[in-house]
Amino acid sequence: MNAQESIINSVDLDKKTVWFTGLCREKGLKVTPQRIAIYRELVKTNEHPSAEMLCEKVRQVFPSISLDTVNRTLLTLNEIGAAFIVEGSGDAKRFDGGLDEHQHFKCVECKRVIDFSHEPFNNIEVPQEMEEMFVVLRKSVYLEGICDLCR
Amino acid sequence: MNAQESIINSVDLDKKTVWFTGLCREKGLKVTPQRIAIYRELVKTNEHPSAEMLCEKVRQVFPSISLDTVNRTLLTLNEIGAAFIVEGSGDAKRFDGGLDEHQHFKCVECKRVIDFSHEPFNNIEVPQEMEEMFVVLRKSVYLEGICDLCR
DNA sequence: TTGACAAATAAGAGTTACTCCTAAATAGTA
DNA sequence: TACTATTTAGGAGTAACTCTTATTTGTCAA
Ligand SMILES: [Mn+2]
Ligand SMILES: [Mn+2]
Ligand SMILES: [Zn+2]
Ligand SMILES: [Zn+2]
Repeated sequence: MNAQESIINSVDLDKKTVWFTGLCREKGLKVTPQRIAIYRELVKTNEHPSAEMLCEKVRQVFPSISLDTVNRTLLTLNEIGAAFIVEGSGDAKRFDGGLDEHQHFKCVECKRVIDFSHEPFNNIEVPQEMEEMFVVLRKSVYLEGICDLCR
Repeated sequence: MNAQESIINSVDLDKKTVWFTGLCREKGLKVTPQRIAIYRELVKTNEHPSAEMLCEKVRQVFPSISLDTVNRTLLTLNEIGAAFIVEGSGDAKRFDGGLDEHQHFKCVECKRVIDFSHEPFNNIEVPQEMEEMFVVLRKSVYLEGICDLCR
């Protein structure tokens, strides 16, 4: 099995789809076939696709979908907590449907985003004065450099 | 003194300018008045300007400079290590001329980037298997949320 | 000091990645 | 089954770069 595809089996995919459907209803959002298709393609991959990349994949199962719908839907997924925008410095937004605590390495050459998980980086403690002054919604450890394929 | 301006005195600014001039020569880059002007405006501020924001400021002292030159120069500063692109998720690139170890909080509402420094976040240790597989050029802890002014 | 010339710049065109607009379609509901 | 607020497709519009080309300039060698 190629590490870049099918990282989830169809049973887990269906479970996640049911969970997502419930989340949509909970948030008062309509459960449209486009939303389901975009969500399913996003959680199926670990390559942190851009809206454009994901649009191409979704079109294989939903040929008439528009890029605008993909963009809008991805922002919605981010807002309701079904996905998030990967941190980085520049370039097109990249999305992630993996909600388990993990970190990212981004190659500055090929722009590939690679998952890793390092226990000390999970749930890092934010200084109290920051928590008092701001609402901290997200905290992350982020690495950047040259990947194995590029160096 | 407003925390958003003049965070550096003219003696330190001149020191940094001399250092930058030397770095340019070391890297075989010409020392042009445009480069100096852009570098000086960047290190003078702690507001992490975008290319557009910085271009407006530089035009106050160098009215004929083009936005393209500002963009190109900022990428050059990033390459030679005189500045870097702030991490974040989306929107226009933001630049930072402060090379002391510190971290960023970005407000998802107003897009303000705020510096902070938390000792345990300085020089975090990257897992050995990451260092073996990739060239890690940069590591950072990044927070996102709602700032004091927006909440 | 003075050329020679590679590097850098200004201005404007071109491209990418969104973001907005509007008419048509549809999921939820009564 | 009918209603209606949401959502969608498709196209236009915009922001943030990125490229092209003619011109200028910093550096270095004579
Ligand atoms: Mn991930
Ligand atoms: Mn900073
Ligand atoms: Zn790479
Ligand atoms: Zn704010």
